[in-house]
Amino acid sequence: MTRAAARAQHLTQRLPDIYPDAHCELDYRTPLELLVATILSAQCTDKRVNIVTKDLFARCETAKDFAEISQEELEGIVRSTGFYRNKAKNIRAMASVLLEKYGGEVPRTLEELAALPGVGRKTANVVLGNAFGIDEGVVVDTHVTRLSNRLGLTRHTDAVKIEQDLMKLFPRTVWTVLSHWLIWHGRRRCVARKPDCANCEIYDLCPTGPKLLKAAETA
DNA sequence: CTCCCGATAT
DNA sequence: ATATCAGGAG
Repeated sequence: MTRAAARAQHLTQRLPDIYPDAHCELDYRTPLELLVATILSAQCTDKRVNIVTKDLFARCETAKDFAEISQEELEGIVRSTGFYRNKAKNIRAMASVLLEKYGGEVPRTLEELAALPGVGRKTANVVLGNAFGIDEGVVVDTHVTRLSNRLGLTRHTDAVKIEQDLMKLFPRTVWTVLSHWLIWHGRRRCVARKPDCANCEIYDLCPTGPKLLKAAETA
């Protein structure tokens, strides 16, 4: 049993009590809406995405709607999320592929999802885990990357290698909720700039905690 | 590796 | 002013 494996076991036991309501914070009603919302979430807060998708999902409901809306109109709606030209282009292209290859439905495999325009492994795992309830991988975003390193669950910065390490350390049944635990903790306590180690619920499990706490006192 | 890019907290 | 926010493509 490695140190990382021991930490993973303790985290699996304690995090559900700390974050019993951990869940996807993007607003969606269908797999397609979650797919679109997740594309929009790149380098943007969920809060901002939810403001934009409220209007967007009122304007577009089906894959056909997303494929047929003009580039200009879509850019206008999603502008405040940043990267708006790429995001608008990707959403329209992605919707066209859904119509051409999948009858307007969202596919249910990692390979098919990740092959869609603007959809990588991270977005594919979000849709599989949350919209379809399939624990096929672990979502590795900016928060999971930061927390996994601070908690000593991996030494890698590459998302695929981090995901492999997490899949070895945690049972498949918690893969989806694991990302929610880490993301919730990353947003509320273990934030990037100024982590709140003094009030951290899992400080005793964190190999980086003492270092970060000392740095905070010095500053 | 760079580029895409607005909103927000520090 | 600058780092950061549920990344992905070239």
